[in-house]
Amino acid sequence: MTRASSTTKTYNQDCSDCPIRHRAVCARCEGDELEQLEQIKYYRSFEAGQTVVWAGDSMDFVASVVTGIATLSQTMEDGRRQMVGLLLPSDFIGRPGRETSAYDVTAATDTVMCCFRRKPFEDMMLRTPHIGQRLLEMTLDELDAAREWMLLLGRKTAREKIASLLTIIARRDASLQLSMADGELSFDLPLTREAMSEYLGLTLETVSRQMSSLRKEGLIVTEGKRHITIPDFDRLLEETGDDSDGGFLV
Amino acid sequence: MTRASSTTKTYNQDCSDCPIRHRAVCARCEGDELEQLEQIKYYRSFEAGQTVVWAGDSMDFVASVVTGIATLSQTMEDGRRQMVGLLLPSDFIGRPGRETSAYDVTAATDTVMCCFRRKPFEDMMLRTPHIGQRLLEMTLDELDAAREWMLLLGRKTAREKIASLLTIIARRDASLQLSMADGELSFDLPLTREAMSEYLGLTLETVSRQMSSLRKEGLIVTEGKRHITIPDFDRLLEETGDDSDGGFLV
DNA sequence: CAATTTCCTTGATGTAGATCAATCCTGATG
DNA sequence: CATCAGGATTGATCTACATCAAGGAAATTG
Repeated sequence: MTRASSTTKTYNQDCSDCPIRHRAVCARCEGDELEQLEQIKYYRSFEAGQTVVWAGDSMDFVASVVTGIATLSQTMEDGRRQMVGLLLPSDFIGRPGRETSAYDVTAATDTVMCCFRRKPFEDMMLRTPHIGQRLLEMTLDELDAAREWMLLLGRKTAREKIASLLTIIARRDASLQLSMADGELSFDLPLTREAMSEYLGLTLETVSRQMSSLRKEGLIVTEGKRHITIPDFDRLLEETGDDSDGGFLV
Repeated sequence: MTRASSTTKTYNQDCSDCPIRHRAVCARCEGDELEQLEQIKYYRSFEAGQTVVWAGDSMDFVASVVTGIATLSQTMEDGRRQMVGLLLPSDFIGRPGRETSAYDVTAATDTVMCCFRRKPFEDMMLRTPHIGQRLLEMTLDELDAAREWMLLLGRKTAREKIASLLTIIARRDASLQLSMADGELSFDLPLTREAMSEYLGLTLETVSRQMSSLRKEGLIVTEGKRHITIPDFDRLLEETGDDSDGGFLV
């Protein structure tokens, strides 16, 4: 369906069929500007588990996730790891004006990224205010997400953390694909138990136990290790500890 | 020395002596633009502990902290609270394009804010690209800070959390005031134990115990409840769990 | 200058989640 | 089809931090 699982690098493909257009930087670009973006753009593919860049490595591009899921993580000297970013299709990677990555960037699933060479991209930003505006919007959204995440890390119980993560993934996936019928909803979990534990600030054992517990109570149904069905989304929402206003897709 | 502890509201003061200029939105404004900012600007003062806005309340301004410290917090239904933002002088409050506050905004100390009426400010952003650019820079910095904070919340021990908070405050204060001589360094802690606990995702009892423990080990010296002296900054840094590269002010 | 209030400290005890250690799937490989 | 490897699960035990509870110090008030 898409070129998600291909591993060929492809340069300068036409942007018009590029799935990132609905949200990412080039969404409002036209004519000349699209032309310019084409010049500095190329695609890269990564397999699940592959590292894109390590924290501290130089990074001469910014990028947008096309398909798949990438993560940002920080590592402490003794190996403790915390995920600090979860990037779904259309999310932006990299910081204009920064030459090295501050985080480990990893492909959680097979992933395709649309990269823009950094220097010319920065130049273009100066000439094209709406790219900066778009970036500001996206950054503010990420900041809000980070703050939600901080509440989760600082104050939620293990069970609430798991329930929250499942609803977050379900919601974000929902806008893209996902099968759903009358409140029942299912999707493929794109993270290993270990990645989940890094997201949530838990150990993978605790993640596993809480998943089992939710399964036993019928809040989720699993098929294989990764496919999840949520029979009653609202019931799971009640386990997140969040305000239960807002309907399905807030 | 400044108007920090005054409680009078003052409108349309001259921006030229405004302490926010070194970092905040108007840093690069000139002539006309400064003129326009003057038109939509006013000062507000808050006493320590006072709430600026509650989460969900409408907020018709954006602002910059002039003096004092403000915090952003989230509250769960059952009262669990997590601080998600710590705003020092020159930091920006509010989100262009958002009509209600997503967080509780509280003055941690006596605080003066320089407010801009939101609508005209947004209009001005569209006309004046460098304001947006400035805002993007600041938002990216905040996002980095949030991610550092996530590592703290998700993976650090109580002791590491306390040490980290002390170094964060010391560092940020350092650029503004603070007395320091050969690696010794002292400052007034602008947060109650409770506020510290909300920052760190701990209880205030744990904060108190860890402070006592650092005191007993000579890593910090206290005078009264709030004044802290750090006799050897590097030794405290070692307790944070962070990479110990970078010198004093990285 | 008592009395209150606010903030902080310290102790005793409980518990959620970490740690250590087997075992179990499921799909890949020779 | 036996072996293996990389997840995932589950159990037994430990411990860091939370919770509950009782003071204590310093500022604030009548």
